[in-house]
Amino acid sequence: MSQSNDSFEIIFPDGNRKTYPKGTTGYDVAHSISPGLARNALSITLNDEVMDLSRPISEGGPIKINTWDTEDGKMTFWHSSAHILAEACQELFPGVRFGIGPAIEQGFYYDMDFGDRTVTVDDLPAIEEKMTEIARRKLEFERKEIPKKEAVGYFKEKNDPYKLDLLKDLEDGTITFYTQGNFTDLCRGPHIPRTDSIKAFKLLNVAGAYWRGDSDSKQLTRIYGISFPKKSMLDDFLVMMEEAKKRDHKKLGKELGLYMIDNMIGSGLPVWLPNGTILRRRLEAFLRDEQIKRGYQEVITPHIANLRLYETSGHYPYYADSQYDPIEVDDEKYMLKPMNCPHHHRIFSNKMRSYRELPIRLSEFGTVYRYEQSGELNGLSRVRGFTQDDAHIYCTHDQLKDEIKNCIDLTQYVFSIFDMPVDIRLSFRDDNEEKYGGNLEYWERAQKELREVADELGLDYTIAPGEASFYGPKIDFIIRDAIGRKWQLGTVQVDYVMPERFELTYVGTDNSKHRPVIIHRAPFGSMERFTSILIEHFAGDFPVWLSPVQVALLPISDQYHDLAEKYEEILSSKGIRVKSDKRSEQIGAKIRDSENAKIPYMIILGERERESGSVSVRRHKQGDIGTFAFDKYLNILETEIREYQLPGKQNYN
RNA sequence: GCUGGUGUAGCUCAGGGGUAGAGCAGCGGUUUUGUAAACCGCCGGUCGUAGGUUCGAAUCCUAUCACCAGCUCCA
Repeated sequence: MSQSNDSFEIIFPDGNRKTYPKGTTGYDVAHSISPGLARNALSITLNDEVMDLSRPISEGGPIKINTWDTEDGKMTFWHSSAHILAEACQELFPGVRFGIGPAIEQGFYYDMDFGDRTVTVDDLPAIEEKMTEIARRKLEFERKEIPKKEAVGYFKEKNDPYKLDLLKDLEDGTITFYTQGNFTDLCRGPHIPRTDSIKAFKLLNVAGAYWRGDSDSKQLTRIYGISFPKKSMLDDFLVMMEEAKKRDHKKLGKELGLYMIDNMIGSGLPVWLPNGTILRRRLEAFLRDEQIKRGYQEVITPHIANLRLYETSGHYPYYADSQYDPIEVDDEKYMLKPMNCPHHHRIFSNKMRSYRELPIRLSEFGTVYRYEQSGELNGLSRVRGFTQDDAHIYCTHDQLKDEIKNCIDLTQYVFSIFDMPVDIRLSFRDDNEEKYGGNLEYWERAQKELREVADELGLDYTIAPGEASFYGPKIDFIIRDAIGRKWQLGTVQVDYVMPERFELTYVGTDNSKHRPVIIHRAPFGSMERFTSILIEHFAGDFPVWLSPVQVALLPISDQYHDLAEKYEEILSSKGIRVKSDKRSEQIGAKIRDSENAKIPYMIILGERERESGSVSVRRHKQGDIGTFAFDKYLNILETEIREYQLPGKQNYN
């Protein structure tokens, strides 16, 4: 039975090897390690293919046993959950037709056509209940290979046009069905062994989604959900959702008076209120100082420009759909600036440039206007008018790599200040020629250079084909916020196309003209979007250097207003943003209001402070931190601001 | 842009065919206070906008605008 040609060798992640007889299943392999592992196993990954536990293994190779704690395990778990969602809907809404139902990063969804019936969030609890009931039936997921003809026949009889559409693209011999209970689905798999390992479901949302993502085809109803092997995990997840909701920048932005959206001013055109303006100006000043240190020169360019500029750059009509229509003036067409780069290119061309000047680094907090689809607009994070922390570096080819390194270093430094971990992605082109400008040779060169730089810096990175911009490949910085969400922010792009289009030249050592290379880069990307992320990252509890109001002076009664005024004057003269609360309120109320306004420091002033000349200091979210000689407190405060310290990192001893 | 949901006072929300309500905020007064809400009083809305149905519309219908969740898109 255990002859060598009837067996296969499995390589475990720790390098151990073990031989099993043919016909051994993933479950058996897991069980041979430990019964506990077998109990918790959801699927296996063998030779990079994720497979059902129950499937007999026919060839050996590296294996991973996927439990809930692995990415593949979760995917299997959620995919199976999607099938249960489908079965529940089939029971509750006979006649429903099914699109696709995959696992996603956080849970799963199923796209369904409910015919004339409209399914709304109000229906979700009933579906959830049905799903739980189905899970408890302890149904097994059964895999079956089906000839194409039979598969087509099945869905014809079931009258399911979407599955038939999917079948069109599948080859005979590769088609599998999965069945649990009364639900059979066209599905590649894999699935978990039995439905009852799913202990908790939560349906999160209902949304429309086009069949195959094509806005010309029918819109299906997409139900999003998530599921867990333990009820307590669902509870934790729901707490997390609440936390994200509490941090919503639209809510906090309003409460803290950071920005407003006014429909008379215009949808998607955010207005920075005084508090928000302080925050944004601090961010800009922080970056500007850093850029000056690194040899950038700041410029300012107008908000509208002649259409010819964008025709030259190629942005128009490439992005015509997402630009505001040109305005006609004096028989010329002008357009709201959709990007800053062409302006900077003209600055470069403004005079003859020598190799001695290069690299030239032009930076601008440049406001641009793009016509985003109305359904896309969202608070500060997706708007129609926004300011980029843009810069363009014009350099020789020899300087390119060093300049890219500088950009990466700047970006990493910037995000380290906010305690945001950065992941790096190289966004390259794919085979779709129409998406890109410039010749292939330049592209390949640029992609090679980016990769070399990343390697030389020893960066961990992933490569994303098809994510490049139309004029060149880029390095994208994906940051993680305080609650683990990922955001694509900064970018560094190499551009060989624009120098050609704008015929940019510099005079080299050989006294002849050469083309510079351009690097486009923006650490924050958009001040608006970055601010929205920052609000949620800090939950509105900004570091002192960014806080609109840094110190609240709280006199205990109006007998101490003079003391508040004295400190207000001193602190203001030191550049500290300070406010005195001289209302006729009790100290508890003043504290409460300052806490709610998320002011980092509160100074309580009363008789004791008048006599001793010290200050009694309270830190937002921490409470009373003690009494300090005023000079000592001022020193703590100024250090905290100068060093861009994060909240909660102070030691007041 | 598409689908669904929502739009009532500065904010958070209740009311759901008979002609607007609470808390907070604001204002006036009283209180002069020691680490997260003092007390009393007052002001405040043509119920997103425009049509329609009706004796009568915040409420029902239509259109439109905005916002929210997705989809699609993203230099």
